Amino acid sequence: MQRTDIRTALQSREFDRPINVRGWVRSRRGNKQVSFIALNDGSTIKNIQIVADMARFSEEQLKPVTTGSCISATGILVPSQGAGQDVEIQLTELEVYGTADVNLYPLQKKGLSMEYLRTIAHLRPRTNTFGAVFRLRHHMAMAIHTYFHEHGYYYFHTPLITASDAEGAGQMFQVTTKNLYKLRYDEAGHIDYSDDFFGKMTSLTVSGQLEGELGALALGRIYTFGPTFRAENSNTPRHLAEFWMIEPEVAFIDKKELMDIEEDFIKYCVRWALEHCQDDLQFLNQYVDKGLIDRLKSVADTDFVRLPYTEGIRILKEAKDNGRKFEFPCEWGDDLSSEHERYLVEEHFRKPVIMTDYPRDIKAFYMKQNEGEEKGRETVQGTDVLFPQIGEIIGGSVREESYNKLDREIERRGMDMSNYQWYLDTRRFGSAPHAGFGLGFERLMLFVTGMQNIRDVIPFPRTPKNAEF
RNA sequence: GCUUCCUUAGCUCAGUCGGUUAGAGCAUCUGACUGUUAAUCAGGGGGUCCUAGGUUCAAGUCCUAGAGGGAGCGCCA
Repeated sequence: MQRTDIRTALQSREFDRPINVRGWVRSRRGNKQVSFIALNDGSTIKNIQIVADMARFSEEQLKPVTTGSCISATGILVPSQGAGQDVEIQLTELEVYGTADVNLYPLQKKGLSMEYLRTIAHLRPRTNTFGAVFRLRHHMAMAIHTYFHEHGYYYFHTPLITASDAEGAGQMFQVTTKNLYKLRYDEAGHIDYSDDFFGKMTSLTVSGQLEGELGALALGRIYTFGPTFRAENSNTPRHLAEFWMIEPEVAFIDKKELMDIEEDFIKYCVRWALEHCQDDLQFLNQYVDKGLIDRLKSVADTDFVRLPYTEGIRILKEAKDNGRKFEFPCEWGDDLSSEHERYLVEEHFRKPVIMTDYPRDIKAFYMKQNEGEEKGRETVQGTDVLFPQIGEIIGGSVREESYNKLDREIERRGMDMSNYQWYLDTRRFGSAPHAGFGLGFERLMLFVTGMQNIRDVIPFPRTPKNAEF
């Protein structure tokens, strides 16, 4: 008999007909007369109740049906006699696909910590929480592709292996086929890569942005959506060594249009979750984060604050003058630390903030320079989106399109751009105003799920000292 | 990388000032129960107190080192 998804079965009202469902047993309880099996197949967070009349099934037959086992259950769909569910299946035929030894199966019906579940990441997708998180993860990916597709963007694939380093966006993982115990060195003591696979030093990408700009300056609007790698020794609930990033890049837009896109895009994703993932969000709202759904609704409906850096510094100083204590100083020119960002987002404005026009020296070389500023107070057109709890969810900027300004900035910073002639060529041939941003997919997931640790919104997290599974 | 906290039964955790045989809930096993909803009720079994040293008449408890994990900070998305 053909399998019906539990999600479909639960919505069906075609009573008194045979139906077959297959899935993993969450629990079995009952007495000598009747046994209740809660079955889940991942199609929805909800379980379907299978009722076994013990007049038809022996205790022996039901013995392998334990928490974690996998079964195929055929029976008659009927309205439920009990409270708690509308429909249930009266079991007529049972097949056990795989047993799960109750003394060894690590998942229990209650009380498992996120830290413990991380140590069994191969089994945690079978829990309610991670089922909900990973279904939401799929929906967020679909929302992202749909948003860009509907707005005329092309999905542009940038390389994962690269010889450039996107201007120090982070420490990089090297890629080599060389035997690391038998490296050749040149006269200066540097590793000789000439006989390595690519004939030069290569690494895993820390950003697809520079290549993304090449796409935007040909196709008009592009976005990337792929894995990104940072070899930083970051031990926080907001960092991964391998994470997914979305990087749209758009020709012919200015700073205001860029901010409009950033805000519109995030709201679209949040609304998508509210529309498509109600059951999972309700579960997370109940067991993980009581304020989740309210917060999602409020972000979907509120205008983000747009705050120039200089104004942000003024607000922070004012707070300090009024007695608010900060651990770190915040003079004009300093990079804001998390406590400053959190003050602005969580205490002062109490809503997402797009911070703009940062001091030139704390931002990347490619950001567009503002005109006519006092010496020592030069700013660039960055547009970072700061969220409560999560911090920087988007890092964006208008890109400097003037060849001369970009060239001078590279020289001023003493950067070696021999690997980036191709990038400068975009400014030499048919340069155009353009802008873009990078959104950390897992940080969006943190916000949308209410989970506390980024390691719990990706199936198999990679962090310092952990590449298990 | 820095700071700090944690590690006791399969899981979640308690364990007082260093003092008798290390406890609870859940899970598991046995029994009871005619429809349960994290079922309930009664009973049984279950321990390398993270590891290695040290202090002490006596260490789960104090000290040192190590391992693993969490949080805060830095770096960033």
